[in-house]
Amino acid sequence: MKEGPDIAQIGALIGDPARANMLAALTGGRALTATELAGVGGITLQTASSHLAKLEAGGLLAQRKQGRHRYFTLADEAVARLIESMMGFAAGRGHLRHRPGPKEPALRKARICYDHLAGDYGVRMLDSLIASGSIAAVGDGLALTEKGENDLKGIGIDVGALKSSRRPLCRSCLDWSERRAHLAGSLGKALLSSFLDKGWARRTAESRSILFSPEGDRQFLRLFPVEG
Amino acid sequence: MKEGPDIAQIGALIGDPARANMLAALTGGRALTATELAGVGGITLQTASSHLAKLEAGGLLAQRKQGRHRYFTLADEAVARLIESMMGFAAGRGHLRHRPGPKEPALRKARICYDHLAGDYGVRMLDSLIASGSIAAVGDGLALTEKGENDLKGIGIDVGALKSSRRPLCRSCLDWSERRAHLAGSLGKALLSSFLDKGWARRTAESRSILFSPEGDRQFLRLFPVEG
DNA sequence: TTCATAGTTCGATCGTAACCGAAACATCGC
DNA sequence: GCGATGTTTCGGTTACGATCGAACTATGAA
Repeated sequence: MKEGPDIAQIGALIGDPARANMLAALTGGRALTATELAGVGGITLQTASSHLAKLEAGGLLAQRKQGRHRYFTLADEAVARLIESMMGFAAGRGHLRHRPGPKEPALRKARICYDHLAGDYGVRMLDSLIASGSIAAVGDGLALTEKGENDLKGIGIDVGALKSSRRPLCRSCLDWSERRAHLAGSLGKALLSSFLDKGWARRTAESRSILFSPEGDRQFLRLFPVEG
Repeated sequence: MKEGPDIAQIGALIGDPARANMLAALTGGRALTATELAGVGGITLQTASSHLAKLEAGGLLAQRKQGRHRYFTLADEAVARLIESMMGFAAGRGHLRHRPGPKEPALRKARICYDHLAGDYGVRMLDSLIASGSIAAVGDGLALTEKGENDLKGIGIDVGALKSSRRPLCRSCLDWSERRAHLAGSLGKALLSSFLDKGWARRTAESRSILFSPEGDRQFLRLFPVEG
């Protein structure tokens, strides 16, 4: 009766609370050191080291040594998608550690999800792009329209270059705090990058939240209006 | 630092080999008894009972008691999607228990995936529907075209009724054996049901494989041609 | 009623994995 | 070279959970 892929192995890898916390933290897209990850896992450095070795052996993490630090990241986007999808699932069942109250308002307003914008602002951006006809929602998926391609060129996104990569251009990502879709894929990444480059927003040191400057906030809301 | 949904809990639930085997077996869509599940898990009934209780408490399983049997199924489609997505992920990393050789040829040709057709035939059906313009592939997602709606009515699928349900009509499902997409969603389910109703194919007793009759095979291949 | 089958609960055993202290190893700045 | 910081390895403890035998409950059949 044993057939098919071995999901128990990766389930067990994710199943330890300390490891799950580390993976969730790395969903922030930023590379973190072993010491930092020990912090988020609530364990000592030695224990963290052993966990990280297991995660790496299981193919979930990649590490890059740089000087006397060791930076860990998720192995690739597939891992990020897996983690996010499990978060979505868990959130749907009410397996929450904190009730989704108004805590951490900055995190709910705008945060990074691997490499693109999530939270309130992420949802707003996608809604606005769909309303303006820049992105078409068909079934589960998303597609950039010609209008969208032109509009995005206007704000400095080189869509041609993104198209040539083999990573999907548009992807919808369901996030746990909003329970609504926001824009992932290379286009989602490019948009967030452009906001950061323009100085409209910046990442915070120790959290997944994205802080918009007053000016950036104004520009963002102007660029992605929503009716109502 | 503790924020967001608790993925460790469900990871741990899936992380035990016996439980993972049970869940994988239930991906077949058929309700199984505790004794049958003990069999696929390779454990005694007592142990299985304890595992099943945990899975139910975790919201992954639902049970229906019927006479002196207790039938277990996956709690809902979301669970099925989660398991399949983990299988897809694991398969992509080569975490296979069996090398994907030509073993179990019937399983690779046609099998059930929760409630729709997967395997070689599942992939062929979706390819053919796309090639004939019945279904449009846009980005990640799938959408039924007007032509497709008419064509399907011709073979006895009541698309109108499906549309009114809140379950998505078309969904693409990536399966581990082919590594290619096949058709899920209520339409995928309806198509498989119609094949079974027409007597073109039948489910086997103890496996996920679907057996086509010689006549059913002929009809299926005629209905869903592929060039090449 | 009695027997057989299906399943759960209890209790005890056992193995494994998480954990941390201490020490070793590596890299940087001086 | 030296000490300081970051990380891994080793050894030993501990705790949890998977496992199964045995007893118990529930349903159906004779």
